[in-house]
Amino acid sequence: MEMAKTYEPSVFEKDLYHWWEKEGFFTPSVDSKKEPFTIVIPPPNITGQLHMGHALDESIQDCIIRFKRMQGYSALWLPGTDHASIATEVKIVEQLAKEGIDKYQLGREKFLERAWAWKAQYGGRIVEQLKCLGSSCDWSREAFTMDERCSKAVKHVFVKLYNEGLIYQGDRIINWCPECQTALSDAEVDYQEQASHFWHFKYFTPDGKTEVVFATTRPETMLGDTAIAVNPDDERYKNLVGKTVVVPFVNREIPVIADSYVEKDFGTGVVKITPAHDPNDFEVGLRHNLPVIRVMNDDGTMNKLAGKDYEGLDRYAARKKIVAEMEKIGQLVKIEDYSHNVGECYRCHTTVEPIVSKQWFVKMKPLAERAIQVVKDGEVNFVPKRFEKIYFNWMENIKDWCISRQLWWGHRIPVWYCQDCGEVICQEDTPHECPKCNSKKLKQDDDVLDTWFSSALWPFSTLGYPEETPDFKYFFPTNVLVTGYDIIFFWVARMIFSSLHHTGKIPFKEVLIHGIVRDAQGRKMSKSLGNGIDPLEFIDKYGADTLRFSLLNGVSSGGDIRFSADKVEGNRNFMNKIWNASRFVLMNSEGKQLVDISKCKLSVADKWILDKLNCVIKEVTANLENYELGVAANKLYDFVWSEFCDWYIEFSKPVLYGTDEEARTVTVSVLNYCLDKILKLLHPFVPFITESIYQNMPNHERTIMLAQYPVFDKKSIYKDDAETLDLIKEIIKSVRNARAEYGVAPSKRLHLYIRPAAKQKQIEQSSIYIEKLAGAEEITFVGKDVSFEKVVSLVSAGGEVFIPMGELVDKQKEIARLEKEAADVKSEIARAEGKLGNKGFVEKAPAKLIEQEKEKLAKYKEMLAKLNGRMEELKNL
RNA sequence: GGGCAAUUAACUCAGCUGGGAGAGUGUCUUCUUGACGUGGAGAAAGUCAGCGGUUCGAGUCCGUUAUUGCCCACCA
Repeated sequence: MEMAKTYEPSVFEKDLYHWWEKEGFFTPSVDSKKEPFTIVIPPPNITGQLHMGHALDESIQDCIIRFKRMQGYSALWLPGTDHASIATEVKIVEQLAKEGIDKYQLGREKFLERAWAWKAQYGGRIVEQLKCLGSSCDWSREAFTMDERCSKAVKHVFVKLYNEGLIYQGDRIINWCPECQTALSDAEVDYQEQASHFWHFKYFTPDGKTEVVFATTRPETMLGDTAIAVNPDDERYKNLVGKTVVVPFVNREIPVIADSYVEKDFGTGVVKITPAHDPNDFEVGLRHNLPVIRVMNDDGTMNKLAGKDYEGLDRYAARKKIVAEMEKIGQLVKIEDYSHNVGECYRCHTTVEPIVSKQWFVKMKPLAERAIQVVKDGEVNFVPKRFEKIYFNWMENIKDWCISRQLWWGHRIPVWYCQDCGEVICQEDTPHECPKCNSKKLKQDDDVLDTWFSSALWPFSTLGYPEETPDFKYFFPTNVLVTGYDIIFFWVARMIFSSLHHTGKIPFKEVLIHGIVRDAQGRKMSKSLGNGIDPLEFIDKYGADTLRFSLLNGVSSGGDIRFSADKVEGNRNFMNKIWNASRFVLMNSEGKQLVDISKCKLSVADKWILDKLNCVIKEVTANLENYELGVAANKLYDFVWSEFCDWYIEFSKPVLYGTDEEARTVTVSVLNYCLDKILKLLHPFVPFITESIYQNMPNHERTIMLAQYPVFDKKSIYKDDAETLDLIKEIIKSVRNARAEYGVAPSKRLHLYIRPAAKQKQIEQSSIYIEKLAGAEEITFVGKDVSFEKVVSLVSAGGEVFIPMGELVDKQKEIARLEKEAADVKSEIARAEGKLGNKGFVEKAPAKLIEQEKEKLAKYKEMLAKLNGRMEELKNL
């Protein structure tokens, strides 16, 4: 098949993907003869559209899984999606609002119908988008957090924890989102600095004789105050403790208490205590047995307990009114400007309200212990390691996890209440009657679970847990989890403790953390900034391979990456380079019978490229095994472009365009050999272009996807000849350099006189390379005793080259040039001599290093002697 | 308040366990040789943030300062 002249990815990417999928290449089998390698995808939300963050995450995973597959593992990349309870519900509520429908009017059942319909319509969208990237996921095992299998695991785990006493229900301070009208976990609250005020108020003792001044940032909560607190050691207020003060408007008499929570030096040293609306106050309230008076409704308005002047007012309106009224009655002391952090809902960005509420919690302390231990023991490794600290910090200070949500879309809590006797029934299947009183009047808990509750089970629920399925037994624990640092708490930590507790095993051996994709200026890509790049549009324009390579080339674990147009162009050009180099090889292979290169006489250049190839195989394999994808991509880029294309292909041309048939066959064979390895090395990074070209190769296997990844040959048998060619390269480079410096047209053929520094015989045999690549019409190898007059003389590590240039040579200019070169060499000599003259170095440095340094010194001294000699000759002319 | 990272060429970043400063982009010169002008060849360009220490030797290890970014905590 003829290859097109330019690289046009849109022509083949889609077809190849369909073919791979249809052939079942993505689907591994449970095969006891093979070792498994498993990755579970961080399930994208069904509300999601593919963005650059996904593209990065998926590219990394696909690169790893393709590498492992080619290494012969039974490699499973298990895909799926997340129902994303709150995020999806928010979307559907919005959609309903556009139709003028209220969620509560619609009712739970109808609402869920809408949600499922929504899932059916949009849930598959992101999956299709993943395919555009080339993700080699096993779609036959695709999961969804609310499918039957995952739901079963969720119920099983809930009941298990409940029976173990690790899930409990209680009235606690939780973060409440008045917009979404649900509780949130601590992790779901984002803090933003906001400019606000610090209101100083005063309360009086009932007799009106004594006042106490305090400051607050939330005046409206004073209606729920049940105490005033001071520090026990605060002399200023000692005589106040035990007295009472009156909360205006509600006319409640509340005690002044002493608690060490209060800091003497902050504000006035007096704190109003509102147990129902502040986590710290709640704790103080418990210690002092204070009443808990909740003055707010779920929607953020004030309730009856706030008094009839405030009932029904929005919290901010109430705040305004309180301040005004306090001023009126002379109890407003002053207002300071104050900037502080305010928590907001991570989904709708409404300011959350700490509120006392009855919720379900997971007891974290017992679960956290082992989760910390496995990371400490290195059973689970974070890459890079520094993220372990973040993990420990969180795990060690963890509070109980609020898991109930007042939402409808999600896993409904498997708890039923008997309407007659009040029995609480927690079980996996829906009960038909109360086990205690046989009543049939049972009502299921209205709440659903935190979306992260099901995500926490993902690595094992998707593989069949709690059943001991063949997949679960074979593919679990998984090998590596790839994700961004932004969800370590939400997800990674919870998977670790969940897996340990429920399966008794770690969920994965390694956690590969990456950063986020930023724009060219280093800004986060966001909708509001409008600086996001749509990966799909991008793929249309440049192809998936360019996108993948742009994300992978230069990615370092844990770091953010910048995505700039420049970089992209460069990588697209690289694809084009691969394409055209391949075209060159294939065009020259037409009609040729390839030979086994291990059995024929190879040229110096052949051996050189094979040696370099062998080195790059070793390094890239090691990098990939250590998940250093960015480094590996970079090395391949360099090898393919600089060594294979710029040098080897050029070396091959004199042979290919020559007349020696046998040599041509060998060179074509080496070209094919290298290209085959190059495509395989690159395949995990850029699957489409490599497969597309591979299918045009002579003697190719069915698919490159399942071909063996190149293996390093320890023998390195071509080292010596490779060194010869390095000398030749030096000679060529020095001639090219001189041509540019003297402005000699490339078309001008030169007569070169060469005195190689070493390996003269081998270099003479390979003079054809110098001839072609340095533009020589004739080459004469000379010995030591020859001297020249009107020449430019070049001294390099490869040896000396003399170029007669007739009148072109300006004597003074040439001397000046040689001076400059001599200066460089002299500084090298000075460096080496300094080192070798240093007693400490000679005594303590490794012998090998000293030897190398001596060799360098000798080499430079020789070069300097040549340069000096040449300058003498010129001066005497 | 606590923690983490970054600081290397004009720009974006590599530089693994200490042993002669690298790449890409951009800039400048130059080249229509039969893979590729999305290309080839060549060049200029860096007190490796500052200071101190360890070492025969520090971009690399330690301490410290500065600047920037991020995370956690949330004293009302």
